[in-house]
Amino acid sequence: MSSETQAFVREIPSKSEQFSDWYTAVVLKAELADYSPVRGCMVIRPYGYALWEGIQRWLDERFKATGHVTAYFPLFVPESLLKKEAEHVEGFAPQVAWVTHGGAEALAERLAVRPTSEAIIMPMYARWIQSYRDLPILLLQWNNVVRWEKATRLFLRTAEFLWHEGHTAHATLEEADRECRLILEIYRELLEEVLAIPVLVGRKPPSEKFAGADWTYTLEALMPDRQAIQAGTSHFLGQNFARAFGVKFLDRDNTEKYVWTTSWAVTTRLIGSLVMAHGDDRGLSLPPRIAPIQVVIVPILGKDTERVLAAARDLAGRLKSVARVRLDDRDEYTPGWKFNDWEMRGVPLRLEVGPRDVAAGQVVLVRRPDGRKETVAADGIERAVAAALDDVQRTYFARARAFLDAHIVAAETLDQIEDAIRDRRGFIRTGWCGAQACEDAVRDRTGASPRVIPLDDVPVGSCPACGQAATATVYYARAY
RNA sequence: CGGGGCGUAGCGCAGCCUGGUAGCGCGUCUGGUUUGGGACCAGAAGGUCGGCGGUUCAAAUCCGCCCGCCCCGACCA
Repeated sequence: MSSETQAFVREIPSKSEQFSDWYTAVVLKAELADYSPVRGCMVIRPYGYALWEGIQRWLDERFKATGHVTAYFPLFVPESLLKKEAEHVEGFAPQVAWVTHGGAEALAERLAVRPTSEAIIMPMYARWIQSYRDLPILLLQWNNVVRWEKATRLFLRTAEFLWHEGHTAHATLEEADRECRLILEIYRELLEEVLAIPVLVGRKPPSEKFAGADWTYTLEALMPDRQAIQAGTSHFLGQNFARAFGVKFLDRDNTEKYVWTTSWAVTTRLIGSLVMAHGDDRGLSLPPRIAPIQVVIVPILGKDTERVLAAARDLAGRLKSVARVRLDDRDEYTPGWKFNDWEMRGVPLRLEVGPRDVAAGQVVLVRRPDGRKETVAADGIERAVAAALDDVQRTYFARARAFLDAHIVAAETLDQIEDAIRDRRGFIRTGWCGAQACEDAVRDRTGASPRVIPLDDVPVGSCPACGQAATATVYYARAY
């Protein structure tokens, strides 16, 4: 390669040296998203949207299998409704976009563009729920929400984003909490087994819970820059919204009770996490289970073009049953160009088929994570590809798991926490007495926030701020 | 929101300091030769220099205001 060619190839900054620039370049060059004429709002391009569709398909199947149904509620929330739950409105007020006019006429009541939909869904639940026989309600919607963010980054924080929001209503506290945990487990499976991103699973401390919730469950992942990212949340809303919106039912014991509600979500931010978690200096790297294209076939044309193309088409046809496959038979690019292009787009496997291969009845199989090449027989390619896809999926998860494990460190004193955060060690595990003042002491000293208290926590040691016995284990980190 | 940087052809950039007919590489188009890690030759097209205003005979260039994006930090379910 000439130095000029290398300069041309080096359009993606170094992931280890310029992480933020690298991230932006990969999102743009892989054509996942683009900037839009609207400040703070992004365009999700087809390849990026295909990732979202993959997440949607997988989750939709799980949600349906667990008895959930999909609906749709309005984009707008009348101001009076948004204000009904005091803590809720206080939490979202700074980020709400308001509609004040319809055409030229001022509206009698302002309309919030939903930052989340509890306030427009609860009045409907009040209408629909009369009896314990009407429960549970297990609804979700796939939609967009708007939060007027001051600083934005592609996928990670935008003024408008896509998500699903689940909203369930139950007769008992226990059932509602079980729902929260069921969803949490579905999210964990999505993150770890589909996206190959290992997570810490647990509860948020009170300071970090959803505005209006009694408690919030969360999944926290660690990105390569050692910053934590919230990958999904499941909120136990108690009876807060039921009381605010008068959602009551007549129970078996013939007394009127408020319902217990939950809400939960994952967003298109997951796509940003996916990019950061697995990408490298060649660009995007996608785990096979989420990759829109799992196998790309690159025929080496020039000699025996017809025979090579026929062999490539035959391969593509046979692989359709085991993988999402793309035959790149474009004549205008050389094989080398295509190799780089598909690597930049993160396709997990590449099959090269040239005249030599056709003559020998073989193909060259190349893995994206490490560039490893092997020659495999064209007969039985289905099995080889299926096995390689599984292998690549496991490789990505094992790598990410090792990274997470290597970046969880224990600390017992404020000094240790401060040092560990400053050195970007990742998640800092420490004790906590439960006092807000002690949490604030850690925040003020380190700039980190408490991300998660593990499920089934067995607290050990003492609170680094006050020295009293710990009542919880907390993982601190800097966060997105 | 604070600090720093950037905005010139589809993309990446030079030109600005020191005002005087807007350039380079890649890409695109046409024709030909090529094709196992970003091919080559020849020809061609492509620009409100982010926007508005000011200074000047003359502004991409100097001055003011605004908009957008990036990086660092703060803030933030």
